[in-house]
Amino acid sequence: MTTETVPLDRRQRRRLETIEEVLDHAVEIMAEEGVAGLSLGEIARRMGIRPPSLYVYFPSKHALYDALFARGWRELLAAMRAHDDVAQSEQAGGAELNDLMLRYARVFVRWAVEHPAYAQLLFWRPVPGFRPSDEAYAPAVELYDFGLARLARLQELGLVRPDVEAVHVQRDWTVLLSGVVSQQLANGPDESFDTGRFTTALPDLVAMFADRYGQPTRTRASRKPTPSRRGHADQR
Amino acid sequence: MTTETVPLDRRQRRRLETIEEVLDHAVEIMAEEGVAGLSLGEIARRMGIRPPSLYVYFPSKHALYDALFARGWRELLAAMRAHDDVAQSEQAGGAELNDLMLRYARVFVRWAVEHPAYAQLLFWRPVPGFRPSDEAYAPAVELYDFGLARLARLQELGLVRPDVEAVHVQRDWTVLLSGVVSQQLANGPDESFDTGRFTTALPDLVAMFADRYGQPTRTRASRKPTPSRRGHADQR
DNA sequence: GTCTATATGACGATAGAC
DNA sequence: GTCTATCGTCATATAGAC
Repeated sequence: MTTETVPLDRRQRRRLETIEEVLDHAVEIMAEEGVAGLSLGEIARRMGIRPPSLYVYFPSKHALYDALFARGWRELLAAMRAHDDVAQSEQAGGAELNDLMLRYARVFVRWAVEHPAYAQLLFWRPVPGFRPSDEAYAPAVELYDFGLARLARLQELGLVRPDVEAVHVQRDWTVLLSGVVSQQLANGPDESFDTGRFTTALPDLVAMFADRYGQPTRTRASRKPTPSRRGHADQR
Repeated sequence: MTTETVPLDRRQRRRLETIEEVLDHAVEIMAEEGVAGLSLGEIARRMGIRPPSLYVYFPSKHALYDALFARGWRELLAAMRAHDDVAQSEQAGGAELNDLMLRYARVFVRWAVEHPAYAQLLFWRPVPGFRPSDEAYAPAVELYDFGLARLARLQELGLVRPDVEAVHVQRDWTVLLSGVVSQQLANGPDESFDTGRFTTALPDLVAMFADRYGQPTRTRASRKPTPSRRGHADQR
Protein backbone atom coordinates (compact mmCIF):
# COMPACT_ATOMS: atom_id res chain seq x y z
CA MET A 1 0.00 0.00 0.00
CA THR A 2 2.32 2.75 1.25
CA THR A 3 5.48 0.97 0.17
CA GLU A 4 8.17 3.44 -0.87
CA THR A 5 8.82 3.22 -4.57
CA VAL A 6 11.65 5.75 -4.56
CA PRO A 7 14.96 3.86 -5.00
CA LEU A 8 16.81 3.41 -1.75
CA ASP A 9 20.32 4.71 -1.44
CA ARG A 10 23.15 2.48 -0.22
CA ARG A 11 22.74 3.71 3.33
CA GLN A 12 19.12 2.63 3.55
CA ARG A 13 19.69 -0.64 1.74
CA ARG A 14 22.47 -1.58 4.14
CA ARG A 15 20.30 -0.60 7.06
CA LEU A 16 17.45 -2.84 5.94
CA GLU A 17 19.84 -5.71 5.41
CA THR A 18 21.15 -5.34 8.94
CA ILE A 19 17.60 -5.26 10.30
CA GLU A 20 16.81 -8.49 8.46
CA GLU A 21 19.98 -10.03 9.88
CA VAL A 22 18.90 -9.07 13.38
CA LEU A 23 15.50 -10.63 12.84
CA ASP A 24 17.01 -13.81 11.41
CA HIS A 25 19.18 -14.28 14.48
CA ALA A 26 16.25 -13.45 16.75
CA VAL A 27 14.09 -16.16 15.18
CA GLU A 28 16.91 -18.65 15.52
CA ILE A 29 17.43 -17.84 19.19
CA MET A 30 13.70 -17.98 19.92
CA ALA A 31 13.56 -21.42 18.34
CA GLU A 32 16.34 -22.57 20.66
CA GLU A 33 15.49 -20.79 23.91
CA GLY A 34 11.80 -20.05 23.58
CA VAL A 35 10.18 -16.76 22.69
CA ALA A 36 10.68 -15.24 26.13
CA GLY A 37 14.27 -16.49 26.16
CA LEU A 38 15.34 -14.06 23.48
CA SER A 39 18.10 -11.70 24.64
CA LEU A 40 19.68 -8.73 22.92
CA GLY A 41 23.08 -9.78 24.22
CA GLU A 42 22.84 -13.11 22.43
CA ILE A 43 21.79 -11.43 19.17
CA ALA A 44 24.72 -9.02 19.41
CA ARG A 45 27.09 -11.86 20.26
CA ARG A 46 26.12 -13.81 17.15
CA MET A 47 26.39 -10.72 14.98
CA GLY A 48 29.78 -9.75 16.37
CA ILE A 49 28.63 -6.40 17.70
CA ARG A 50 27.81 -4.91 21.11
CA PRO A 51 24.28 -4.89 22.53
CA PRO A 52 23.82 -1.08 22.49
CA SER A 53 24.40 -1.08 18.73
CA LEU A 54 21.08 -2.87 18.28
CA TYR A 55 19.28 0.21 19.54
CA VAL A 56 20.20 1.95 16.29
CA TYR A 57 17.77 -0.40 14.54
CA PHE A 58 15.17 -1.06 17.21
CA PRO A 59 14.26 1.43 19.93
CA SER A 60 13.42 -1.35 22.40
CA LYS A 61 13.13 -5.08 22.76
CA HIS A 62 9.37 -4.80 22.40
CA ALA A 63 9.85 -3.03 19.07
CA LEU A 64 11.92 -6.00 17.98
CA TYR A 65 9.14 -8.37 19.04
CA ASP A 66 6.73 -6.18 17.12
CA ALA A 67 8.79 -6.50 13.95
CA LEU A 68 9.02 -10.27 14.48
CA PHE A 69 5.26 -10.46 15.02
CA ALA A 70 4.59 -8.59 11.78
CA ARG A 71 7.12 -10.61 9.81
CA GLY A 72 5.74 -13.89 11.11
CA TRP A 73 2.19 -13.10 10.03
CA ARG A 74 3.43 -11.80 6.68
CA GLU A 75 5.31 -15.05 6.04
CA LEU A 76 2.36 -17.18 7.06
CA LEU A 77 0.04 -15.05 4.96
CA ALA A 78 2.39 -15.47 2.00
CA ALA A 79 2.46 -19.25 2.53
CA MET A 80 -1.33 -19.44 2.56
CA ARG A 81 -1.66 -17.19 -0.49
CA ALA A 82 0.91 -19.26 -2.33
CA HIS A 83 -1.20 -22.31 -1.61
CA ASP A 84 -4.17 -20.54 -3.15
CA ASP A 85 -6.81 -22.92 -4.41
CA VAL A 86 -10.30 -21.68 -4.11
CA ALA A 87 -9.42 -18.23 -5.40
CA GLN A 88 -8.38 -19.79 -8.69
CA SER A 89 -11.74 -21.53 -8.66
CA GLU A 90 -10.42 -24.43 -10.71
CA GLN A 91 -11.61 -26.77 -7.99
CA ALA A 92 -15.11 -25.37 -8.05
CA GLY A 93 -16.85 -28.26 -9.67
CA GLY A 94 -14.89 -31.33 -8.83
CA ALA A 95 -13.39 -30.95 -5.38
CA GLU A 96 -15.18 -31.61 -2.13
CA LEU A 97 -15.10 -29.43 0.95
CA ASN A 98 -13.21 -32.00 2.97
CA ASP A 99 -10.33 -32.14 0.51
CA LEU A 100 -10.10 -28.39 0.08
CA MET A 101 -10.11 -27.72 3.80
CA LEU A 102 -7.66 -30.51 4.55
CA ARG A 103 -5.17 -29.14 2.05
CA TYR A 104 -5.56 -25.68 3.52
CA ALA A 105 -5.16 -27.00 7.06
CA ARG A 106 -2.06 -28.98 6.15
CA VAL A 107 -0.31 -25.91 4.75
CA PHE A 108 -1.23 -23.83 7.78
CA VAL A 109 -0.34 -26.37 10.45
CA ARG A 110 2.82 -27.47 8.70
CA TRP A 111 4.08 -23.90 8.61
CA ALA A 112 3.24 -23.47 12.30
CA VAL A 113 4.98 -26.60 13.58
CA GLU A 114 7.96 -26.01 11.33
CA HIS A 115 8.27 -22.45 12.63
CA PRO A 116 7.66 -23.05 16.34
CA ALA A 117 9.29 -19.77 17.37
CA TYR A 118 6.96 -17.75 15.17
CA ALA A 119 4.00 -19.91 16.13
CA GLN A 120 4.47 -19.25 19.83
CA LEU A 121 4.83 -15.53 19.22
CA LEU A 122 1.85 -15.31 16.86
CA PHE A 123 -0.65 -17.64 18.52
CA TRP A 124 0.17 -17.38 22.21
CA ARG A 125 1.15 -14.55 24.56
CA PRO A 126 4.52 -15.58 25.94
CA VAL A 127 6.10 -12.13 26.32
CA PRO A 128 5.11 -10.42 29.58
CA GLY A 129 4.48 -6.80 28.63
CA PHE A 130 4.26 -7.14 24.86
CA ARG A 131 1.18 -6.17 22.87
CA PRO A 132 1.56 -6.04 19.10
CA SER A 133 1.00 -2.64 17.51
CA ASP A 134 -1.84 -2.09 15.07
CA GLU A 135 0.62 -2.04 12.18
CA ALA A 136 2.11 -5.36 13.24
CA TYR A 137 -1.37 -6.79 13.67
CA ALA A 138 -2.44 -5.75 10.17
CA PRO A 139 -1.14 -8.86 8.31
CA ALA A 140 -2.85 -11.02 10.94
CA VAL A 141 -6.14 -9.33 10.11
CA GLU A 142 -5.34 -9.73 6.45
CA LEU A 143 -4.92 -13.49 6.85
CA TYR A 144 -8.14 -13.68 8.83
CA ASP A 145 -9.96 -11.86 6.03
CA PHE A 146 -8.29 -14.12 3.50
CA GLY A 147 -9.62 -17.22 5.23
CA LEU A 148 -13.03 -15.67 5.70
CA ALA A 149 -13.29 -14.68 2.04
CA ARG A 150 -12.26 -18.19 1.11
CA LEU A 151 -15.06 -19.68 3.18
CA ALA A 152 -17.56 -17.20 1.75
CA ARG A 153 -16.44 -18.21 -1.73
CA LEU A 154 -16.90 -21.89 -0.84
CA GLN A 155 -20.36 -21.00 0.37
CA GLU A 156 -21.16 -19.32 -2.94
CA LEU A 157 -19.89 -22.40 -4.74
CA GLY A 158 -22.33 -24.48 -2.75
CA LEU A 159 -19.68 -26.43 -0.85
CA VAL A 160 -20.53 -24.86 2.51
CA ARG A 161 -24.10 -24.96 3.75
CA PRO A 162 -25.82 -21.62 3.25
CA ASP A 163 -27.69 -21.46 6.57
CA VAL A 164 -24.67 -20.43 8.64
CA GLU A 165 -22.67 -17.23 8.63
CA ALA A 166 -19.14 -17.47 7.29
CA VAL A 167 -17.69 -15.77 10.37
CA HIS A 168 -19.36 -18.47 12.41
CA VAL A 169 -17.72 -21.25 10.40
CA GLN A 170 -14.42 -19.38 10.39
CA ARG A 171 -14.45 -19.18 14.19
CA ASP A 172 -14.85 -22.95 14.58
CA TRP A 173 -12.23 -23.51 11.89
CA THR A 174 -9.64 -21.38 13.68
CA VAL A 175 -10.34 -23.26 16.91
CA LEU A 176 -9.55 -26.54 15.14
CA LEU A 177 -6.30 -25.30 13.62
CA SER A 178 -5.13 -23.54 16.76
CA GLY A 179 -5.98 -26.63 18.81
CA VAL A 180 -3.82 -28.88 16.67
CA VAL A 181 -0.93 -26.41 16.67
CA SER A 182 -1.14 -25.81 20.40
CA GLN A 183 -1.34 -29.47 21.33
CA GLN A 184 1.46 -30.43 18.98
CA LEU A 185 3.85 -27.68 20.04
CA ALA A 186 3.11 -28.10 23.75
CA ASN A 187 3.17 -31.90 23.91
CA GLY A 188 5.36 -32.96 21.02
CA PRO A 189 7.52 -30.01 19.98
CA ASP A 190 10.21 -32.27 18.53
CA GLU A 191 7.89 -34.41 16.40
CA SER A 192 7.68 -33.67 12.70
CA PHE A 193 4.54 -32.58 10.90
CA ASP A 194 4.22 -35.97 9.23
CA THR A 195 4.56 -38.05 12.38
CA GLY A 196 3.24 -35.74 15.11
CA ARG A 197 0.69 -37.13 17.51
CA PHE A 198 -1.71 -34.26 16.78
CA THR A 199 -0.80 -33.16 13.26
CA THR A 200 -1.72 -36.67 12.09
CA ALA A 201 -5.19 -36.09 13.54
CA LEU A 202 -5.89 -33.45 10.92
CA PRO A 203 -7.75 -35.74 8.48
CA ASP A 204 -10.19 -36.80 11.21
CA LEU A 205 -10.66 -33.31 12.55
CA VAL A 206 -11.21 -31.81 9.12
CA ALA A 207 -13.66 -34.58 8.30
CA MET A 208 -15.48 -33.72 11.52
CA PHE A 209 -15.61 -30.12 10.35
CA ALA A 210 -16.68 -30.96 6.81
CA ASP A 211 -19.41 -33.30 8.04
CA ARG A 212 -20.95 -30.43 9.94
CA TYR A 213 -20.49 -27.48 7.65
CA GLY A 214 -20.41 -29.09 4.22
CA GLN A 215 -23.48 -29.22 2.05
CA PRO A 216 -25.39 -32.36 3.06
CA THR A 217 -26.16 -33.22 -0.53
CA ARG A 218 -22.57 -32.89 -1.68
CA THR A 219 -20.76 -34.23 1.36
CA ARG A 220 -20.07 -37.87 0.83
CA ALA A 221 -21.13 -40.42 3.43
CA SER A 222 -17.61 -40.99 4.73
CA ARG A 223 -18.60 -41.20 8.34
CA LYS A 224 -15.96 -43.66 9.42
CA PRO A 225 -13.03 -41.88 11.10
CA THR A 226 -10.18 -44.15 9.99
CA PRO A 227 -11.12 -46.89 12.45
CA SER A 228 -8.34 -48.51 14.48
CA ARG A 229 -5.49 -48.71 12.03
CA ARG A 230 -2.86 -51.27 13.00
CA GLY A 231 -5.46 -53.04 15.17
CA HIS A 232 -4.19 -54.63 18.34
CA ALA A 233 -4.84 -58.21 19.28
CA ASP A 234 -6.80 -57.27 22.35
CA GLN A 235 -9.06 -55.10 20.22
CA ARG A 236 -11.97 -56.94 18.69
CA MET B 1 -1.07 -42.52 47.42
CA THR B 2 2.04 -41.76 49.38
CA THR B 3 0.49 -38.98 51.40
CA GLU B 4 2.03 -38.76 54.87
CA THR B 5 -0.51 -39.77 57.49
CA VAL B 6 1.75 -39.04 60.45
CA PRO B 7 0.54 -35.81 62.11
CA LEU B 8 2.68 -32.83 61.25
CA ASP B 9 4.22 -30.79 64.03
CA ARG B 10 3.80 -27.05 64.20
CA ARG B 11 7.08 -26.48 62.41
CA GLN B 12 6.09 -28.46 59.38
CA ARG B 13 2.56 -27.10 59.35
CA ARG B 14 3.88 -23.55 59.37
CA ARG B 15 6.30 -24.40 56.62
CA LEU B 16 3.60 -25.80 54.38
CA GLU B 17 1.44 -22.75 55.01
CA THR B 18 4.29 -20.48 53.97
CA ILE B 19 4.82 -22.52 50.82
CA GLU B 20 1.15 -22.17 49.96
CA GLU B 21 1.39 -18.43 50.54
CA VAL B 22 4.33 -18.22 48.16
CA LEU B 23 2.40 -20.12 45.51
CA ASP B 24 -0.66 -17.93 45.98
CA HIS B 25 1.35 -14.78 45.38
CA ALA B 26 3.11 -16.40 42.44
CA VAL B 27 -0.20 -17.23 40.73
CA GLU B 28 -1.42 -13.70 41.33
CA ILE B 29 1.71 -12.17 39.82
CA MET B 30 1.62 -14.52 36.82
CA ALA B 31 -1.97 -13.47 36.18
CA GLU B 32 -0.88 -9.84 36.13
CA GLU B 33 2.48 -10.01 34.40
CA GLY B 34 2.32 -13.25 32.44
CA VAL B 35 3.90 -16.55 33.35
CA ALA B 36 7.40 -15.55 32.28
CA GLY B 37 6.99 -12.25 34.11
CA LEU B 38 7.10 -13.88 37.52
CA SER B 39 9.94 -12.62 39.71
CA LEU B 40 11.08 -13.80 43.12
CA GLY B 41 11.66 -10.20 44.15
CA GLU B 42 8.01 -9.36 43.59
CA ILE B 43 6.87 -12.39 45.56
CA ALA B 44 9.13 -11.44 48.46
CA ARG B 45 7.96 -7.82 48.27
CA ARG B 46 4.32 -8.80 48.60
CA MET B 47 5.09 -11.19 51.46
CA GLY B 48 7.14 -8.61 53.31
CA ILE B 49 10.33 -10.68 53.26
CA ARG B 50 13.60 -10.64 51.35
CA PRO B 51 14.15 -12.62 48.15
CA PRO B 52 16.82 -14.94 49.58
CA SER B 53 14.34 -16.16 52.18
CA LEU B 54 12.37 -17.83 49.42
CA TYR B 55 15.25 -20.21 48.85
CA VAL B 56 14.41 -21.82 52.15
CA TYR B 57 11.23 -23.16 50.56
CA PHE B 58 12.25 -23.53 46.93
CA PRO B 59 15.80 -24.34 45.83
CA SER B 60 15.35 -22.47 42.54
CA LYS B 61 12.84 -20.56 40.47
CA HIS B 62 12.33 -23.60 38.29
CA ALA B 63 11.42 -25.60 41.38
CA LEU B 64 8.79 -22.98 42.09
CA TYR B 65 7.44 -23.30 38.54
CA ASP B 66 7.42 -27.05 39.07
CA ALA B 67 5.32 -26.70 42.20
CA LEU B 68 2.96 -24.32 40.38
CA PHE B 69 2.70 -26.74 37.47
CA ALA B 70 1.79 -29.60 39.79
CA ARG B 71 -0.65 -27.52 41.80
CA GLY B 72 -2.36 -26.25 38.66
CA TRP B 73 -2.98 -29.72 37.31
CA ARG B 74 -4.13 -30.92 40.73
CA GLU B 75 -6.66 -28.10 40.96
CA LEU B 76 -7.93 -28.69 37.45
CA LEU B 77 -8.10 -32.42 38.14
CA ALA B 78 -10.06 -31.72 41.32
CA ALA B 79 -12.44 -29.45 39.42
CA MET B 80 -13.08 -32.12 36.81
CA ARG B 81 -13.53 -34.85 39.43
CA ALA B 82 -15.90 -32.63 41.39
CA HIS B 83 -17.95 -32.26 38.24
CA ASP B 84 -18.10 -36.01 37.99
CA ASP B 85 -21.03 -37.24 35.99
CA VAL B 86 -20.40 -40.35 34.03
CA ALA B 87 -18.60 -42.05 36.90
CA GLN B 88 -21.77 -41.83 38.93
CA SER B 89 -23.50 -43.37 35.95
CA GLU B 90 -26.80 -41.74 36.83
CA GLN B 91 -26.90 -40.23 33.37
CA ALA B 92 -26.39 -43.57 31.69
CA GLY B 93 -29.86 -44.03 30.34
CA GLY B 94 -31.25 -40.58 29.83
CA ALA B 95 -28.47 -38.27 28.83
CA GLU B 96 -27.05 -37.90 25.37
CA LEU B 97 -23.39 -37.70 24.45
CA ASN B 98 -23.67 -34.09 23.35
CA ASP B 99 -25.01 -32.92 26.70
CA LEU B 100 -22.49 -34.93 28.72
CA MET B 101 -19.54 -33.70 26.71
CA LEU B 102 -20.75 -30.11 26.67
CA ARG B 103 -21.05 -30.05 30.44
CA TYR B 104 -17.58 -31.54 30.76
CA ALA B 105 -16.15 -29.04 28.27
CA ARG B 106 -17.76 -26.11 30.04
CA VAL B 107 -16.20 -27.04 33.37
CA PHE B 108 -12.80 -27.52 31.79
CA VAL B 109 -12.75 -24.39 29.65
CA ARG B 110 -14.28 -22.23 32.36
CA TRP B 111 -11.55 -23.22 34.77
CA ALA B 112 -8.89 -22.50 32.14
CA VAL B 113 -10.08 -19.03 31.16
CA GLU B 114 -10.74 -18.08 34.77
CA HIS B 115 -7.23 -19.21 35.70
CA PRO B 116 -5.27 -17.76 32.78
CA ALA B 117 -1.97 -17.87 34.64
CA TYR B 118 -2.28 -21.59 35.32
CA ALA B 119 -3.62 -22.20 31.82
CA GLN B 120 -0.59 -20.64 30.18
CA LEU B 121 1.75 -22.60 32.40
CA LEU B 122 -0.08 -25.91 31.96
CA PHE B 123 -1.01 -25.81 28.29
CA TRP B 124 1.77 -23.78 26.70
CA ARG B 125 5.55 -23.55 27.13
CA PRO B 126 6.18 -19.97 28.14
CA VAL B 127 9.16 -20.44 30.47
CA PRO B 128 12.48 -20.67 28.56
CA GLY B 129 14.38 -23.43 30.32
CA PHE B 130 11.60 -25.02 32.31
CA ARG B 131 10.57 -28.64 31.88
CA PRO B 132 8.18 -30.06 34.47
CA SER B 133 9.51 -32.93 36.54
CA ASP B 134 7.89 -36.35 36.37
CA GLU B 135 6.31 -35.80 39.78
CA ALA B 136 4.80 -32.50 38.69
CA TYR B 137 3.59 -34.12 35.48
CA ALA B 138 1.85 -36.94 37.34
CA PRO B 139 -1.47 -35.13 37.99
CA ALA B 140 -1.53 -34.13 34.31
CA VAL B 141 -1.31 -37.79 33.36
CA GLU B 142 -3.93 -38.53 35.96
CA LEU B 143 -6.35 -36.07 34.37
CA TYR B 144 -5.62 -37.49 30.94
CA ASP B 145 -6.40 -40.97 32.24
CA PHE B 146 -9.51 -39.63 33.92
CA GLY B 147 -10.81 -38.24 30.65
CA LEU B 148 -9.84 -41.37 28.77
CA ALA B 149 -11.58 -43.65 31.26
CA ARG B 150 -14.64 -41.45 31.01
CA LEU B 151 -14.74 -41.84 27.24
CA ALA B 152 -14.24 -45.58 27.54
CA ARG B 153 -17.13 -45.71 29.99
CA LEU B 154 -19.30 -43.75 27.57
CA GLN B 155 -18.33 -46.23 24.93
CA GLU B 156 -19.41 -49.12 27.17
CA LEU B 157 -22.68 -47.33 27.80
CA GLY B 158 -23.25 -47.19 24.05
CA LEU B 159 -23.04 -43.41 23.81
CA VAL B 160 -19.78 -43.41 21.85
CA ARG B 161 -19.53 -45.46 18.67
CA PRO B 162 -17.66 -48.70 19.26
CA ASP B 163 -15.59 -48.75 16.06
CA VAL B 164 -13.05 -46.18 17.21
CA GLU B 165 -10.42 -46.40 19.91
CA ALA B 166 -10.97 -44.26 22.97
CA VAL B 167 -7.48 -42.76 22.75
CA HIS B 168 -8.35 -41.70 19.25
CA VAL B 169 -11.48 -39.89 20.39
CA GLN B 170 -9.64 -38.45 23.36
CA ARG B 171 -6.99 -36.96 21.09
CA ASP B 172 -9.56 -35.12 18.97
CA TRP B 173 -11.37 -34.03 22.12
CA THR B 174 -8.27 -32.48 23.65
CA VAL B 175 -7.61 -30.63 20.40
CA LEU B 176 -11.07 -29.08 20.61
CA LEU B 177 -10.70 -28.00 24.21
CA SER B 178 -7.18 -26.72 23.82
CA GLY B 179 -8.19 -24.84 20.68
CA VAL B 180 -10.97 -22.98 22.47
CA VAL B 181 -8.74 -22.17 25.42
CA SER B 182 -5.85 -21.04 23.25
CA GLN B 183 -7.94 -18.86 20.99
CA GLN B 184 -9.83 -17.29 23.88
CA LEU B 185 -6.75 -16.53 25.98
CA ALA B 186 -4.72 -15.27 23.03
CA ASN B 187 -7.38 -13.15 21.35
CA GLY B 188 -9.77 -12.23 24.13
CA PRO B 189 -7.99 -12.63 27.46
CA ASP B 190 -10.23 -10.09 29.16
CA GLU B 191 -13.53 -11.56 28.03
CA SER B 192 -15.50 -13.67 30.48
CA PHE B 193 -16.33 -17.32 29.97
CA ASP B 194 -19.97 -16.47 29.34
CA THR B 195 -19.35 -13.80 26.73
CA GLY B 196 -16.03 -14.82 25.16
CA ARG B 197 -15.83 -14.95 21.39
CA PHE B 198 -14.56 -18.54 21.50
CA THR B 199 -15.96 -19.94 24.73
CA THR B 200 -19.42 -19.28 23.33
CA ALA B 201 -18.54 -21.52 20.40
CA LEU B 202 -18.43 -24.55 22.67
CA PRO B 203 -21.99 -25.75 21.96
CA ASP B 204 -21.32 -25.83 18.23
CA LEU B 205 -17.93 -27.43 18.58
CA VAL B 206 -19.17 -30.10 20.96
CA ALA B 207 -22.10 -30.80 18.65
CA MET B 208 -19.59 -31.22 15.83
CA PHE B 209 -17.74 -33.70 18.01
CA ALA B 210 -20.85 -35.56 19.13
CA ASP B 211 -22.15 -35.80 15.56
CA ARG B 212 -19.00 -37.64 14.59
CA TYR B 213 -18.29 -39.83 17.57
CA GLY B 214 -21.72 -40.37 19.06
CA GLN B 215 -23.70 -43.50 18.31
CA PRO B 216 -25.61 -42.80 15.10
CA THR B 217 -28.74 -44.43 16.43
CA ARG B 218 -28.72 -42.48 19.65
CA THR B 219 -27.47 -39.11 18.43
CA ARG B 220 -30.43 -36.92 17.70
CA ALA B 221 -30.76 -35.26 14.32
CA SER B 222 -29.76 -31.81 15.58
CA ARG B 223 -27.66 -30.92 12.61
CA LYS B 224 -28.36 -27.21 12.60
CA PRO B 225 -25.53 -25.28 14.27
CA THR B 226 -27.57 -22.51 15.91
CA PRO B 227 -28.06 -20.64 12.65
CA SER B 228 -27.52 -16.89 12.66
CA ARG B 229 -28.92 -15.86 16.01
CA ARG B 230 -29.73 -12.14 16.30
CA GLY B 231 -29.93 -11.88 12.52
CA HIS B 232 -28.76 -8.67 10.96
CA ALA B 233 -30.81 -6.63 8.54
CA ASP B 234 -28.43 -7.24 5.70
CA GLN B 235 -28.66 -10.96 6.28
CA ARG B 236 -31.52 -12.59 4.46
C1' DG C 1 15.92 -23.12 60.96
C1' DT C 2 14.98 -18.71 59.47
C1' DC C 3 16.31 -14.57 58.71
C1' DT C 4 19.41 -10.19 57.01
C1' DA C 5 23.24 -8.65 54.46
C1' DT C 6 25.86 -8.92 50.61
C1' DA C 7 28.19 -10.43 46.24
C1' DT C 8 28.05 -11.96 41.37
C1' DG C 9 26.78 -11.93 36.66
C1' DA C 10 23.22 -11.26 33.07
C1' DC C 11 19.72 -8.54 31.46
C1' DG C 12 17.45 -4.11 29.08
C1' DA C 13 18.42 0.46 28.48
C1' DT C 14 20.72 5.23 28.22
C1' DA C 15 24.49 8.78 27.72
C1' DG C 16 28.19 10.31 25.40
C1' DA C 17 32.96 9.76 23.05
C1' DC C 18 34.74 8.79 18.50
C1' DG D 1 27.06 3.52 13.45
C1' DT D 2 29.63 1.57 16.80
C1' DC D 3 31.74 1.77 20.76
C1' DT D 4 32.68 2.27 26.27
C1' DA D 5 30.76 3.36 30.54
C1' DT D 6 27.06 3.15 33.45
C1' DC D 7 22.49 2.45 35.64
C1' DG D 8 18.77 -0.38 37.81
C1' DT D 9 16.78 -4.87 38.15
C1' DC D 10 16.86 -9.58 38.07
C1' DA D 11 18.12 -14.69 39.64
C1' DT D 12 21.37 -17.00 42.18
C1' DA D 13 24.38 -17.95 45.91
C1' DT D 14 27.00 -17.58 50.34
C1' DA D 15 28.14 -15.77 55.00
C1' DG D 16 26.69 -15.08 59.33
C1' DA D 17 23.38 -13.00 63.09
C1' DC D 18 19.65 -14.64 66.05
